[in-house]
Amino acid sequence: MEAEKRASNFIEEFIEEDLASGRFDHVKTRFPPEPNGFLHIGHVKAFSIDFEVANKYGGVCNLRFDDTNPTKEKAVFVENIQKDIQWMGYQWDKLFFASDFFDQLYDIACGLIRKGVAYVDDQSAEDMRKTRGTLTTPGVNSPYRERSIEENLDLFQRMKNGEFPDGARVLRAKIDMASPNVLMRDPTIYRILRSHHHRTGDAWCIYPMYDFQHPIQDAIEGVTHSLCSMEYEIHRPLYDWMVQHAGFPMPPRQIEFARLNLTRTVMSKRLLRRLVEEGHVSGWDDPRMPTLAAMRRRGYTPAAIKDFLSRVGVAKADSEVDQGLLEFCVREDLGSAAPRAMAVLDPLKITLSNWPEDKIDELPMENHPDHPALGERKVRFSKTLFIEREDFMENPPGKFFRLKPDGEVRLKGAYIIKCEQLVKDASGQVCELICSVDLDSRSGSEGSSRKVKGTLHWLSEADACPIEARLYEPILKDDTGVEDGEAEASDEFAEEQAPAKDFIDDLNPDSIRLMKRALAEPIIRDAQVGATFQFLRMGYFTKDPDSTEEMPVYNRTVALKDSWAKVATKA
RNA sequence: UGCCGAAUAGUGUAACGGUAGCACCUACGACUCUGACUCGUAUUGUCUAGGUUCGAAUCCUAGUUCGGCAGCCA
Repeated sequence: MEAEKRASNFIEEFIEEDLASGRFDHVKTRFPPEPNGFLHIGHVKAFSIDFEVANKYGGVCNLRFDDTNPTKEKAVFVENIQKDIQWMGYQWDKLFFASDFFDQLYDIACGLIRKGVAYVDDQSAEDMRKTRGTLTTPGVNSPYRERSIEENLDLFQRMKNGEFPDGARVLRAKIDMASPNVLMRDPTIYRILRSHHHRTGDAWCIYPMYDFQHPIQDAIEGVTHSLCSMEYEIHRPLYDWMVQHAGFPMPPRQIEFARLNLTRTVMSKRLLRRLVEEGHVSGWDDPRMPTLAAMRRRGYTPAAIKDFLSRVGVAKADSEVDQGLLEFCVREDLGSAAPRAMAVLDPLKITLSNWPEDKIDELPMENHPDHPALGERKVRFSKTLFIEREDFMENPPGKFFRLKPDGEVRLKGAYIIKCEQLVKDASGQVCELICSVDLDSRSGSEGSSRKVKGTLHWLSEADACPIEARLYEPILKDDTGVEDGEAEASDEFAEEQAPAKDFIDDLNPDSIRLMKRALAEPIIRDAQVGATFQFLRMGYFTKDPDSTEEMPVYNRTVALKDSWAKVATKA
């Protein structure tokens, strides 16, 4: 339908223009990660756009690994990136590796030399930097710029043959050393680099640079729309130059959009790698990380992530999206799907004074309030129970609907109890409550119509299974913003360019909280790894791979919205 | 002080010369055997200054602020 086809952002508008003008008669995109780390939610935005746009216009999207820098790349990253994309529900058309095209790229580079638009430069990296000029002053031509085509061809071949040491020479595009766009000042397109490549091994000692490989590769694949983030906008003239001088008749169109930033987290591979390597997190899939692997482990769903991305939209302006929006989307998706069950994270013992010692009641409990089809399960009720420690206060502020001395609450799906007596330990802390039960108040019974304000989740001793629960907070402290600017920069280079402050200082010391004495229903204990429940009143939890037979481990995916917490904090 | 971009409620994003809307957040209220969910109500916005026009977030001019660019990284 017409409405279905209408552009929903500026990228799609451009594409529709191109389709209408006849510049292209189809759409082909590509997602081109470098396999040097795990994908994070920012990458998901990128490849979602690539895939969604292609799908919308009946085209396809390739997955291409831009593996042109063997010093940083690993096969393990290649595997995980594919897994992540598929987990999100996308399927690429062709799978390519830039390294599969090294021969072809080499030939095209030779073609550039023959055309007189590329040359071998013998200057050192330092001299090249000096002669490049600055942002406000033009550069000067290399003394090697006017070498003959024959000499360039010979030298380039000898570079390839390994006759020169690393760094001795580079191949450069001959463009304009005085260009106001520094990237156009004879950019390097091949360097000598002896490093074992995860796919080509030691077959090559020269590797193409991004500004050469990327546009050429797009053109080879027949990409029509090369979508990328804003920092490449300034590369576009170079992109177009390469495609044109390499002689491709149907140049792809590069379109840039703003990358995703989230509050209270970091979103660059460089910083994420530091977190992993310095041991601030347990790995790339530590549930506090913004990586897809971590989100999957934590219990985020592809549907929630897609919903989030669609709410964020696509634009060119820099922005930082509140992590709360992502959490909202996760709650919304899980809310209708996740079965409910009870777990007590920080147990407080309750003894019922008027409940017979050995009596056990089996109570029916709904698995989901909105979906009766999900059925019921039996929960046991006995003389000894546990409630959440924070659900009792000895001296509560006003509007506290939970248990307090002489107060009454309903235990969800069971009885109304009244707090009669406190038991304190040697340090004066309340360690047990003696309560009476209103025997007529059992849920569903005739006497159950009596209303009390609070309803608590609970567990009987008969049902309580030990589990470990892990609660998470954002990885950065509140009110700090980490400058993420030199996003993909290498460590060495970034240190020179931006020593600045160390983001490690902004790490949130409370980003993880382990509840090692938590208790849960048997259904929680017995679930499969990856299963998700709503622990009543406590949030959504997903079973972690760290779980053992003896000790199930649950990650809190996201807490429930808690309007009481806000009141309590303010008071 | 060069070049390339971007500025719309607290946040994100629409409006393509014709009533500035949507979502999240926030506040209040209703409902509630999850202080959840759901429902209702409300607050808050076009970077600045000029100009064109019957009419400007949109077009023009001049500013301001923010981001990116000087790897043999991608």
